[in-house]
Amino acid sequence: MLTIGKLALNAGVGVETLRFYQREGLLQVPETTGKVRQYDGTHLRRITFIKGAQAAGFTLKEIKQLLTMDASQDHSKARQLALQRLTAIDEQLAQLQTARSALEKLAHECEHSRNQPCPIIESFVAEAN
Amino acid sequence: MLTIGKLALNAGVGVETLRFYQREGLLQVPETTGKVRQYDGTHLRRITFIKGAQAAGFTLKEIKQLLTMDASQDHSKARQLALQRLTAIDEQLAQLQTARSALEKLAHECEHSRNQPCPIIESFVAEAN
DNA sequence: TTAAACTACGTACTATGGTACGGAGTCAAG
DNA sequence: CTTGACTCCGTACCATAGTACGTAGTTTAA
Repeated sequence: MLTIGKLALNAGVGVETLRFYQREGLLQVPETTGKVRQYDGTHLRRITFIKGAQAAGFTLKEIKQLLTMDASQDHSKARQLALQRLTAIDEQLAQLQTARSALEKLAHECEHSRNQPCPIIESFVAEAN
Repeated sequence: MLTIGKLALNAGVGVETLRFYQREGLLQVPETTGKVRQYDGTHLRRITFIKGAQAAGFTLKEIKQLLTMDASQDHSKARQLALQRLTAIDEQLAQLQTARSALEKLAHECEHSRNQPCPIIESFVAEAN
């Protein structure tokens, strides 16, 4: 049994983050007989889940959906969300790779050019047309 | 010569976005004899620059720095920012690729498993430890 | 038992990149 | 010369993911 502070410490997040998750309906608020809430492994696992899903690029909104799917054993919806995320990741990857090679080329050009207009600055104008 | 509405149309952004850029000091506010501001190609080029730099992953704050570098012909600072951005992009790429392959594996597993706990949901808990 | 540390709760604020709105002024066409 | 579209300006609001703060109550260790 843990207090919110210990739970936060164990999960590696801040107390305020947990309160925020509770407000957002992502983390269960335990029933308490006294006044200070007691948390256990299920809460810790849930936070771990949230962090894992976040690392995979899911938003908190999507994570909330995943959590309800978990409860309802809904594999197909979870798979659908995962595939959606995959598509989004692929788009992001492509975009980043384009930006990356453009920037790399520019940094190199900038280094080997002593002519006045900086190619990095110049390029953004050119490439957007 | 363009009014803000025409400028926005030409640049493919909203009027409110341009006002926002003006407030943030990213877009020059032209001197006006009358009351309605007149914009020209320099403004359009600046917006194009902002969009190009954004596409390369720069934040508006960094773009503001790039703009002052442009004015001061400061190649080395621009190159430094570009290299910083490159490093950040590489980190992001690595992270995304990790997430991507994990998700792909999971989506596949989920499809070929009829056992109760959904592997997608399960995994986030497991992998974060 | 009492002070320090922690918890509960509500509200406000942060950053990022805009979007929306209301009122007043201006401009161009009919 | 008036109507409608557009502009100017300030302020407020949106989502996202928290962070901070103040007040009051509780718990724990000396």
